[in-house]
Amino acid sequence: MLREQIRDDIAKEVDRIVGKWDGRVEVMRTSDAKFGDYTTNVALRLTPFAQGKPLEETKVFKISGSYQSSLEFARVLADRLKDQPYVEKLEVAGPGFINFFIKSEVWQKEVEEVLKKGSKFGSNTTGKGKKARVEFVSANPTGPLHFGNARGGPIGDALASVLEFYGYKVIREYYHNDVGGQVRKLGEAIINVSKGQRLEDQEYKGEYVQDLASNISKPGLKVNAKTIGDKAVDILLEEILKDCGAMGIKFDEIFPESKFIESGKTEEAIKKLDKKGLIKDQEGATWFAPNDEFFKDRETVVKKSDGSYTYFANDIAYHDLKFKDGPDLVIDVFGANHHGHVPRLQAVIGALDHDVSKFHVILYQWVRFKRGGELMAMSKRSGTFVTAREVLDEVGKDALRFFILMYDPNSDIDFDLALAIKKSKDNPVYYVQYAHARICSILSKSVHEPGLKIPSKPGSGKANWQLLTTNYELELIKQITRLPELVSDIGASFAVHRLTGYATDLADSLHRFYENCRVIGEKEDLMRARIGLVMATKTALANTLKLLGITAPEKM
RNA sequence: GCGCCCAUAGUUCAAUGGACAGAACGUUAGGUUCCGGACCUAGAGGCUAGAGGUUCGAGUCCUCUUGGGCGCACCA
Repeated sequence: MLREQIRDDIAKEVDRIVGKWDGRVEVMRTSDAKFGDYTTNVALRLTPFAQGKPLEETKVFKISGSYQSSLEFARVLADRLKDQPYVEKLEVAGPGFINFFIKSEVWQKEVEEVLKKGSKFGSNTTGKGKKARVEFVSANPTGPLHFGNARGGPIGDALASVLEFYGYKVIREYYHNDVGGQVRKLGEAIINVSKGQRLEDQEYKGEYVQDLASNISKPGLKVNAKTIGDKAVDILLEEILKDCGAMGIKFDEIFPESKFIESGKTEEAIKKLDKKGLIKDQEGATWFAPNDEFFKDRETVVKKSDGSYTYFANDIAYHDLKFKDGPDLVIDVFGANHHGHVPRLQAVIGALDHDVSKFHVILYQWVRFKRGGELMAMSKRSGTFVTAREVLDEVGKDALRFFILMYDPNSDIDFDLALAIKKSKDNPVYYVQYAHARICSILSKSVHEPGLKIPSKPGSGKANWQLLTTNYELELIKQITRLPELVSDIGASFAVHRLTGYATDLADSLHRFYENCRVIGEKEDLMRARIGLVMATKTALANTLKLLGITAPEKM
């Protein structure tokens, strides 16, 4: 990757000038073409030169004794880098940025690289041989999957895909909370309703309770709340997984909470903690009590005084299992209402001698929904929620996934279904998909050009890429080549929502290219090069959409 | 009371501490007898909720204020 090449070259020169520097050299794309293609702020980083501070306090001065400012240091550094083969010119600008203008021919050659890599373009091998686990959705099975829980679906799924592109072997997993009072309560509600009680008087008031009542609770049959609840929860899990499937999500493994109790894994995990002296008995119950300042007043019950295990206890066993086969990365995607749970999990993972630094939690904020301009919290108990299925039926998988993945998980979503349906045609996903369809149209037409062989396989196309000289073409190449950089960044930051922005940028560049550069009908050399460029764009776009789990249509 | 998250164009969202805060939609004015007009070009639109602070440099970090969401169970 060119960016890494530049980074290495800068780092080498920096080391030569100031001796070993342990800071990270940052090379990034510029915000404006007038700043070139890449920029580095390393000179600013290396000379924390503050006005009013004596020169002697600056790092570079200490080392070399000669540079007085970031600007001056940048000039010296730039002078040593200006002869790199990919450099067209270097500029030192502002307070001390070094701006890299890359030779056109370097960009032009990239097209061939993209075609060669094909469906692998954008991927890297950083995580090669490493294992990652991503748990997401894990919705409470006491009701249908609502749009709030559903948010974790595309986030977790797309993240898993990116990690695969990053080289990891990834397991997508789902935790099924089929245990506890909630299941019995759901069973009670179902039984009550089937006996003719009013829905709105029940603990769970959603209409699905009515449906479940007519499905499983036959009058006259001997029933208890637990068995009915169990049955209901199984049905609901099936429905939830079906909804996930409709969103394009498939799990590799489902872990029912009950299995951890039945198999003795929960007991085992608690014993492990007990051996370390982190368990204590108090008021008839068993508590997780680490000797930690943080946990002083927030010790947690793992075994209730009635002898049953808490959710947390089973989660301890689950996380112990997650770390058992030595994964390199364990990610939980949770709704933000579980944030209080996170420090406890971290404490437990550490206590079980697992490497906490490999454990990451992505919290997404709750989706609130608006009805008639009024905000309501989604709640299964009160029965006020929009199901994932409803939204899916109205806007479809692609728009739904794009919509969710546009957001930083940390931001709240206020969702108005009526507005979303009305505005679904405005969803940027169509802007992106249209670009792909347009490309396919050009490519299928180009097949009919007499005397022009269109390479059917990536890599088999050769052309004189140096004919791609307009700003539209170069701009497009520069967008295409951002994908591997982005995948690399997301592999470390987990910020999957950046992919949607990238997809829009790339589509934008394609549309502008299309308006200004003809492909079919140009002289053969140029046509061939432009077809290659269009194919490379298709590759980048299709790979991006695949990571997002969104279809790349040939026609719209 | 304690803790976590959020506040950015009319709207929906972006912006690893970097340069003049960007897109899309909407809006105003234009565009291709030619590869798909679900497109393109140009314009208007912002004290980044408010006040301090740190920094060469703050939407981003720190403190406080305001307004919202969420969590602090022998629930899951």
